[in-house]
Amino acid sequence: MITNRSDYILAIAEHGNISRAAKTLYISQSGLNQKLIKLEEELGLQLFQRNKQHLSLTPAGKIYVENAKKIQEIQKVTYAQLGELKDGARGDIFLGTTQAHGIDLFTAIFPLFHEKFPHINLHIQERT
Amino acid sequence: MITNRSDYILAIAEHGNISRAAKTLYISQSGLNQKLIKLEEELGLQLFQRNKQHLSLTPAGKIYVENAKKIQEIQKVTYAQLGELKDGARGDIFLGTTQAHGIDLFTAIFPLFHEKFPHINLHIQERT
DNA sequence: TGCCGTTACGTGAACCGTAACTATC
DNA sequence: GATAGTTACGGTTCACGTAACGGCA
Repeated sequence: MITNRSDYILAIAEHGNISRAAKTLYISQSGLNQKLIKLEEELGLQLFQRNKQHLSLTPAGKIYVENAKKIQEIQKVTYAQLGELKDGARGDIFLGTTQAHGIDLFTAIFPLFHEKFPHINLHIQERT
Repeated sequence: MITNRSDYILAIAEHGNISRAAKTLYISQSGLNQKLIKLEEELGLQLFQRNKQHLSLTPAGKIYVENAKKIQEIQKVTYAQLGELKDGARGDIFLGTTQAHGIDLFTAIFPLFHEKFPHINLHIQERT
């Protein structure tokens, strides 16, 4: 799972609590806090209102979270698409040729093929 | 302008050339190249086909670029929204009060106010 | 030779953890 | 005292630039 900045903020927003969010992300609460502060500084806007009991989203925070969710969704779809593509480039392919020089062709192309699709095993089967 | 990984890849795709893309991004071609290679390693997929003359998108690259554009658009909108919000918290506010102790109220609240909205200048005008 | 991608290498910055401080319950 | 956020400090990792190399017009 690839986590990025948006995920951290979404986790905080979800829990309304840096400490608990940090636990779910398997990072220190200090580190997560630093991330939040740094992002707010970069944006020049507070994303969370620090209350006594918990953190609540500011208007800016709501905008950020709303869009972060959209981005997260797109990323999810993207990785799914790429994952399929990667799995597709994995497996075995059996080739049959009736011509003797088919093997020559194969041996000429194989290095290039293997370079591009290292996870596909090509099997040549000559039939006389 | 905040640039992220997606922007780098989009620039390469646009120019079909790392060197030129690097110039438009004001970074070294070496650094941009390193970014691309690292991303491809993380994904486990090549995004660009290295041809003699130029770089062209692989199927995986096309998927990535397509989604990167969507994300870029969302980010653009997000920053625009946040920018408006930030500008809204900037300017001058003139307050008038007819009661003498209005000033006391003001002086009590002002520090908190200024902490949250440092870019708004509050002007108090007492009328007798 | 010039332009391209790639790699080696070093340095400055960024990340992020532990620990300590403060405030609230 | 328990739990919260914040800050200090430090070590490690990472980013990214310069320089050098190899392939191709």
